[in-house]
Amino acid sequence: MKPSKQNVALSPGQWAIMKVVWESQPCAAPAVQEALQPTRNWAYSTVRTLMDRLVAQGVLTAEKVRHLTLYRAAITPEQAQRSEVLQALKNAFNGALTPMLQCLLKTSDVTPEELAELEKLIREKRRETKL
Amino acid sequence: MKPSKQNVALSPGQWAIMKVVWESQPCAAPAVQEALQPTRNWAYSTVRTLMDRLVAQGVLTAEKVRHLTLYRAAITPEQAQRSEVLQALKNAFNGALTPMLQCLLKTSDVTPEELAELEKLIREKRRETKL
DNA sequence: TTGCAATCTCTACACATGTAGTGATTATTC
DNA sequence: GAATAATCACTACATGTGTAGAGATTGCAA
Repeated sequence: MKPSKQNVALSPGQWAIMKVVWESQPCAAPAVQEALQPTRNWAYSTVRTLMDRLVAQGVLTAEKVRHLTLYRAAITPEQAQRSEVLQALKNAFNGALTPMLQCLLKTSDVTPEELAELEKLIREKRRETKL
Repeated sequence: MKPSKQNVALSPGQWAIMKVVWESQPCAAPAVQEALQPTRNWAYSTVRTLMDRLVAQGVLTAEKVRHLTLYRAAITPEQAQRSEVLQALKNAFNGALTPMLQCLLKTSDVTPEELAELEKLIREKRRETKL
């Protein structure tokens, strides 16, 4: 039994799968395929292969119930997001937070509401840090 | 001649190469290899292969001067960073900025100085947005 | 019980990436 | 000009990822 990893690096295809699983676990491959039909229209065997590979990597777990294989996520969305962010941070910004934030703010359209929310986040963070 | 792409997705190895090139372009493969010696200790042929593949993808350009091949970046660091960030944003957060920021703040240790800087960034952004 | 529908298993192929060896070519120096 | 150093080109192999077909198995329904 592979331990569930902390250092996952999911590919776009894998992200697509995981999002479905997180929303409806435990779930079987055919259901996942169906859910992904609109976006990627993958054959069943494609989905199945991807999922089995995720099991091999310790990102999903598989349990056989009679003929059926039920999959569950072995990591939380938060863990996966964290990995993704850390990876970008390390690869592209040498781990430096501020430049990344700067890039993020410059890059995407931020609504005033979001800006306000961000300020709130920062204030909270500051309060925590002070303790 | 491949056009330089806007939608690059650099792998960690490719990032390593590109960082060196940005710093000392135009440069030849042996120099890049040497510069990377401490971190990755790749053989010359490894570095060379990676660089030629980057040329094939339009991320680097190569120019032959006699026997020597000089490489230059076809994209700026900013473009590459932008791609990386956007990719993470899209993959892991469905494009939603605030959750990503939240994750970023939660995930990494932020110094009070950085917090202050971030607030400044946001204030600036707000000023821009108002115009 | 026979047949269709759902599901599974196995295998395969192309392309990307990490990694490098080997032999050829060019330039330099004695 | 012959030996040496620097550089290159070509080829190769393993692993990961995107993608899927073909055939086997199971379960329900008539």
